[in-house]
Amino acid sequence: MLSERRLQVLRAIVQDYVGTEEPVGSKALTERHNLGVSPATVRNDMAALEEEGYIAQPHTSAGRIPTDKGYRLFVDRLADVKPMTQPERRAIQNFLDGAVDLDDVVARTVRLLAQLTRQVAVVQYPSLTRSAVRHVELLALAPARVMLVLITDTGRVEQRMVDCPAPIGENTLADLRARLNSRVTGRRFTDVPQLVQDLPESFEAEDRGTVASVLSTLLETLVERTEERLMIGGTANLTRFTHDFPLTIQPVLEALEEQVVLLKLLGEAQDPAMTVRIGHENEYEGLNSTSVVSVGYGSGGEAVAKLGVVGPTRMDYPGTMGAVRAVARYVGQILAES
Amino acid sequence: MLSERRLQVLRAIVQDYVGTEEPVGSKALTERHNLGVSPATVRNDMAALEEEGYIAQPHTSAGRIPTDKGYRLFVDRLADVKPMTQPERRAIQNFLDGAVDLDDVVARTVRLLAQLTRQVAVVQYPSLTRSAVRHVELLALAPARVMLVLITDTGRVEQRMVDCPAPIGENTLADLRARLNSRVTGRRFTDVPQLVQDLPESFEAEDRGTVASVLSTLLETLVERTEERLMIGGTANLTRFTHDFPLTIQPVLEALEEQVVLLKLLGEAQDPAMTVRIGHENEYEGLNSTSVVSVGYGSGGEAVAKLGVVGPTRMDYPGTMGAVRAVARYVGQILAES
DNA sequence: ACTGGCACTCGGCGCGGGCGAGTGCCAGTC
DNA sequence: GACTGGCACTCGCCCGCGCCGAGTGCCAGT
Repeated sequence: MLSERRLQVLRAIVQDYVGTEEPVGSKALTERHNLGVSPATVRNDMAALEEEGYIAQPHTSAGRIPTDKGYRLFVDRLADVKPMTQPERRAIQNFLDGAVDLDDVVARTVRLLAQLTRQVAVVQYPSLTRSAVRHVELLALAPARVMLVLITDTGRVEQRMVDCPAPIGENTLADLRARLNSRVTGRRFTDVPQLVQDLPESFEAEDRGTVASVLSTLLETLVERTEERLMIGGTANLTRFTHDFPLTIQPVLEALEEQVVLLKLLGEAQDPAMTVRIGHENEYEGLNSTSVVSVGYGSGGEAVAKLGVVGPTRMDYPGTMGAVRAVARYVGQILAES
Repeated sequence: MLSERRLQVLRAIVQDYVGTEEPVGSKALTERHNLGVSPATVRNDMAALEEEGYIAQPHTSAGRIPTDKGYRLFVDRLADVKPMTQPERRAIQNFLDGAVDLDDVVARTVRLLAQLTRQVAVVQYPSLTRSAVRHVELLALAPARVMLVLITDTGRVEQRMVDCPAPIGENTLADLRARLNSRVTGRRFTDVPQLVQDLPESFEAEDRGTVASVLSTLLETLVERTEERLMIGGTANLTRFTHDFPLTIQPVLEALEEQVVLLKLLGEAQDPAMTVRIGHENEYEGLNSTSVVSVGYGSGGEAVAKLGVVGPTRMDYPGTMGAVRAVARYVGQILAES
């Protein structure tokens, strides 16, 4: 159990280290924060904190830096999310309001997050699984070729080609379109499969094959690319990892290239409110010296996707968390409006 | 005018420097290439090449490295595009064949290019200006709200919301859809505006406002986001810029973030066959120590967009050019099929 | 429990010398 | 006249040295 003052000391160490990027010593601490005690006392506290694994020395006779465990304690108990100021909020809203379509919303969100946090931003496209169908459109591009367009309530549009086993008449297509829409419009993706299961039976024998092709393509679209896409930005901010350069930056860039890794990363974050993964808490090895702050966002109350930032473990957690949360909130609003 | 042997020397210098990343001296040159002359002679040639500005010494008493001008000569007169091997071609084709839609084609192309060249890949989405309309779809999502979906012959799908001044009936909408398609299907984007100009007049007065809104949104879509999108990948390869690290990598990352810069970069490249911009030939300052190899690609014979790579001026030009050209060719094929 | 004092550690930095790759020049040869 | 071997010279790189100072741990004193 750590005394109140020791927690204060830890907090001061984290704040100073984040600010200066240099190991912080006992003297500097007492000067910059009025802890009311002498450096010698602080030294004792630091020894105890080190003993417990919250801070460490890079070399003997250097100052201390927080460990992952130290940051964890800081985030959990010593810091509050720093809310955005009023002007900042307005700026966020204005910037996002200019978006013309979903791609644009995501692109703007990425830029915004990267700028606000000066870190690498990651934004997942609204997932399909938790979305609902707004409309399904079928277009005959050729006698035996149909384009399937799926529009979701999050504004996402997916299209697929369907090669039909037999030509399909315009009337049949219209019929199928109508019946399909009456069944699935407004429904959750997860519910769709059983809702359309018996649809082929209600058509003439000669059309059943075609109907089945269309349906199977639809179902594929629903599951296949689920949560698959995302957008990243602000990689130039990685160069501010000034310390040991190529060593840290390379694996991070590689991880960012691997969408699979990123999606898993966001996916792991359970807490819909806000998740912070610090250093080695990230399973992917290349990100062991970074922290990931992520949060869910969604058009309604419910989260349909995640967004977040990746930065050095030595980051301004309260500020970053504030920015991430604020952006998520406004993106949710935008999606709800569109 | 440079003698044949001096050109040989320049070629050897470029090849060695690209291989070793270290300034190359006269002795090493004679050992690795059988030029048939002694180091002393080569030294004289090098002095002449330096005089002409094709090579330079980083410091007195170090080897020589090619200048931008030297690379330019190398690319123009001393090297041939290195064709891909048969297995490589097959691999490219197989990899691209798996794509399910346009996004996927572009994404796969980026990955492929980055892997093949071990550099940063940039792929522009097929441009709208040179595309033709395959289909226009109108969906009533609410009484006075229409979704406009535009499908191009390059497989691109754009969608927009249209807020109508007045509710529009299902019949009117179907009518508009039919007339619109009969006029613009198969037509070039550039021709569309005048083709639809008089369309509102043929509708009842009460619907004209709505028709006009739909049309203006359509026209906006055609011009507004023209050539706007692109995808990049392989940024992790930047870490192989081992030399002077943060200095070179930062501006490059920044340039890559700025889509505008990249689009301008690709746009400048005039020659549809293949353009190589070396070092300071790039107008954007941050890319002064990189080279850009770009080429047009398209579904037919005509180029609808560009793709390319960005790498250090010290790159394997023949190999890179071969890879870029081959990928562009296969992407063109894939687009033509879909 | 806190403080001031003190001896100790060790990374960073600047200095200086040796090493070697590479050069330019020159006199000699085919 | 073109090429070659030889030679003196230049510098950047590397290594070891010693100083400096920030920071520490410990201990005796309040």
